[in-house]
Amino acid sequence: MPKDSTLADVVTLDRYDRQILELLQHHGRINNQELAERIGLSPSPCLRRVRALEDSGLITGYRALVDAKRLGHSLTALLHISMDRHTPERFANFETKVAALPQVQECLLITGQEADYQLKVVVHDMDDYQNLLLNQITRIEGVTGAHSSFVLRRVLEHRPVPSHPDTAY
Amino acid sequence: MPKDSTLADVVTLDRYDRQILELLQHHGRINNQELAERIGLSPSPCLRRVRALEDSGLITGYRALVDAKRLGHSLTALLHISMDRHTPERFANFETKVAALPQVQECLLITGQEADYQLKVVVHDMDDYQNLLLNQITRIEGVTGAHSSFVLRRVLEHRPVPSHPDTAY
DNA sequence: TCTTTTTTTGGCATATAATTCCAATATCAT
DNA sequence: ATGATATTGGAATTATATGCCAAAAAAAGA
Repeated sequence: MPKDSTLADVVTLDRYDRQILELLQHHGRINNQELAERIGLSPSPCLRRVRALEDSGLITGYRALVDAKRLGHSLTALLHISMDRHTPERFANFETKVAALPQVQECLLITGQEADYQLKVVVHDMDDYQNLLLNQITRIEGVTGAHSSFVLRRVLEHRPVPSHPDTAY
Repeated sequence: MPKDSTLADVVTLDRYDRQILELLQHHGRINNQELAERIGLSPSPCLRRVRALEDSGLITGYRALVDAKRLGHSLTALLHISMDRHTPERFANFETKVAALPQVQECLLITGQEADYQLKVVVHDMDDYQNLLLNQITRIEGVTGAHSSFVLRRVLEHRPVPSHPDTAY
């Protein structure tokens, strides 16, 4: 009989799995042969492990990263949104409306007296930002407040999730 | 003679390039044959375009996404940090120290009276968070304030950067 | 509009990589 | 130590990537 487990169980990983996760988080399109070589395993078990990590849901997908500025999106902003009432309907409606805006890169439901959501948005310039904010976001039902911060510089981004238990302090 | 251009020029893309960017931002590890088929081009020009997008710096890399919770990082927090003085040395030192913390997923220098930096961190639990905050982050020279928000739910994450000009409002 | 020039494509040949299978090895529990 | 279980490595096969070039398309010029 298998040990107690749920679908969302925290998995146990050995050094190979950790190395695979580490490498794929940096080089998501590395080929299996090179991945195998780098972790010190032959290609077939390496590929099996990658598939297992994908099938287990530990690896949830792969993404290409694109330079937003080169695409003409010079301005990135963090938007803190407050809602009037904290009902499921309000939230569901807000989330649907926000999901329809392509400028929204991220939407997090957060704790805090100052805001219920944090959005990360990319736009071409301040005019576009103003339009987005005034004509789209603040018009969503239930939105009572919005506070903007602008990203001056991306110091760190897309860093790998630590694949081993945090070390002691 | 080539037209005026700088390294960071905003590039012009046709529908194929846009489709490639769109698909690779969703399926970063799709193979070239399927990518070609999906955008309606044969494999060789498709691959040439992908390479061109990579070489031009528009595609800056590829990442595997991993489920932080499954790795035991149950708590994600947004940390707003204020600094005492806004000197390059202060900032450089802070950024170096923060880059050495594996729990830090993102660090943005932002505008706003309330904070200079926003960090996104992942930890196992509240105890770990407390340790990180009190023993690591607030001890960095120049840090005068820290305000925490916790991520209750990730509504939207890792969304593709729009690859065509924003539509009119 | 027609012609010339330039760019891009599609298909083929070749090189490289992924995938499957199984015997051999290593690991684990007793 | 011993048997049971899981994992590996290598070979054969299948699939994919890559480089090349003639043909098609697009752009520029007359």
